[in-house]
Amino acid sequence: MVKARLEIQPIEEVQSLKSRTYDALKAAIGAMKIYDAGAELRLDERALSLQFGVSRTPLREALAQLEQEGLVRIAPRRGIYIVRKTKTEILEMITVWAALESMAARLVTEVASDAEIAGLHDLVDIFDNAAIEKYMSGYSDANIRFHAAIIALSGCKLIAEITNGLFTHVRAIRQRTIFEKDRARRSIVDHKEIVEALEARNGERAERLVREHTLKLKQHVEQFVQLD
Amino acid sequence: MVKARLEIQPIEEVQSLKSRTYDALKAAIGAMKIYDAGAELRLDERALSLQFGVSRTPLREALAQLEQEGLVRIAPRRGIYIVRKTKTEILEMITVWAALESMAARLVTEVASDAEIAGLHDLVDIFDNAAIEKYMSGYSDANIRFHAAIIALSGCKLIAEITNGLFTHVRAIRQRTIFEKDRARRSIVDHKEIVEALEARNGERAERLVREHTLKLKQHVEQFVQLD
DNA sequence: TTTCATTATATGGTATGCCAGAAACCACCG
DNA sequence: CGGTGGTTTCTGGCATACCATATAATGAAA
Repeated sequence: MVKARLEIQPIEEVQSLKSRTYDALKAAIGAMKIYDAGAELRLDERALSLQFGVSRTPLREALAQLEQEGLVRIAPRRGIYIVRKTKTEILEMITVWAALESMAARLVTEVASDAEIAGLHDLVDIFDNAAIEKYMSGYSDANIRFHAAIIALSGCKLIAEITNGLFTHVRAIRQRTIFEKDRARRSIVDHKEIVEALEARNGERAERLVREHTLKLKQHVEQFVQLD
Repeated sequence: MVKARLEIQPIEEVQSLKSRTYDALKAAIGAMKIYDAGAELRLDERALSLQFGVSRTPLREALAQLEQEGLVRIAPRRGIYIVRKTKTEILEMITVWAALESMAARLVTEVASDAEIAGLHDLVDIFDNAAIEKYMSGYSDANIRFHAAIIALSGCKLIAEITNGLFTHVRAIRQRTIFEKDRARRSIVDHKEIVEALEARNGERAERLVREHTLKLKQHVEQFVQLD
């Protein structure tokens, strides 16, 4: 006999105003086209306080957190500004990403189950052959999910945390670079090789492939993307 | 004729109470033996406010920053606690460190000058031969400076920033592990090999050596250090 | 004596007011 | 007309009071 039991558990878990304000601000900034010329990069504490309907205290805490994350810069008595990453900083983020994801790939070969690794196929096989152009609009997402999956399978929470922090910054750039047929197609080839190495439990090779794959992005940005 | 001119320029550049409080708190926590049994891990906002002589507002901002860094945990209406890292978390930190520093080593072979690389010798040669036991008390520092130097020479600010954040956590553990003759001695051998690879501009090898060197620490901690 | 409901206290969350400094504005002087 | 010094305004830093809730303390009932 099945024992009757209470189902409810999740609890409402209301977040603090601070964290909700933080999320709202982060989303708002993420939605802005901050790299367009003439974009308004200035934020105003009191105005935001009114717009969000919260007092300045939780707002300031949220802003302080965003500042530490590098999304905004608070200049005492001068204003709060959205940070535009320089090309150098973008390149550094990609470099760090390469280092962490390649390490994650190594870990995957050590700790992930065969089933988990097999699951990566789903993120790659969709874009077989000529299907790339057709689904190109969705490739950016699939691309991101593939990399996120590797990091998740590594089981290393810290790598996930750090790359997640970087992701907010990199996304805008990534979307700018992925829509070039050759990069997408070659990217898929790389992904397939990576999956093969993971399945073969070849840590060294998987690590190297992932690193080189991401360093290609770095090189591409270095050569072709104009930011400053 | 020499033109007479005003010499003063540095300006005082007083830091905000927030950042000074942050530094003071971080130093205070770092000085605590948080891994001793029975250590007081609880912090009190109002008490600290009195001790530091600042109001709760800048103190809270400093605490929020420390929380994001993972040094403390703020439980709403329950208290603020210094975080004791679990063994798993420590291992993850070392893993991330390995990934980042090995990437830094690769970068060093690409961007550092010969003179800069040669400067690493000073941090290694001091502990030649049997001098290890004699200066062992200072080896921990030299060890740390060696790794920091590689990261600095890589020129990647982001790697420096992230590892610096990890360092606070790892230091306590590192001090516990380094005082074992064999580890120190073998560590120095590794360091010399690393310097050689850097001088030879062998990026692949330098990267691999640094990674393996740090993963040795990981393995050591995994096997011999008891935390939980 | 134990248990449970009630009350008191402690603690972090939030709102708000004041302050110092920087920028913008303006009038005055050369 | 240009520049210089003063004044106003705006902005973030800081202090403080109040609030909601978790925990501890208390006491009454069983």
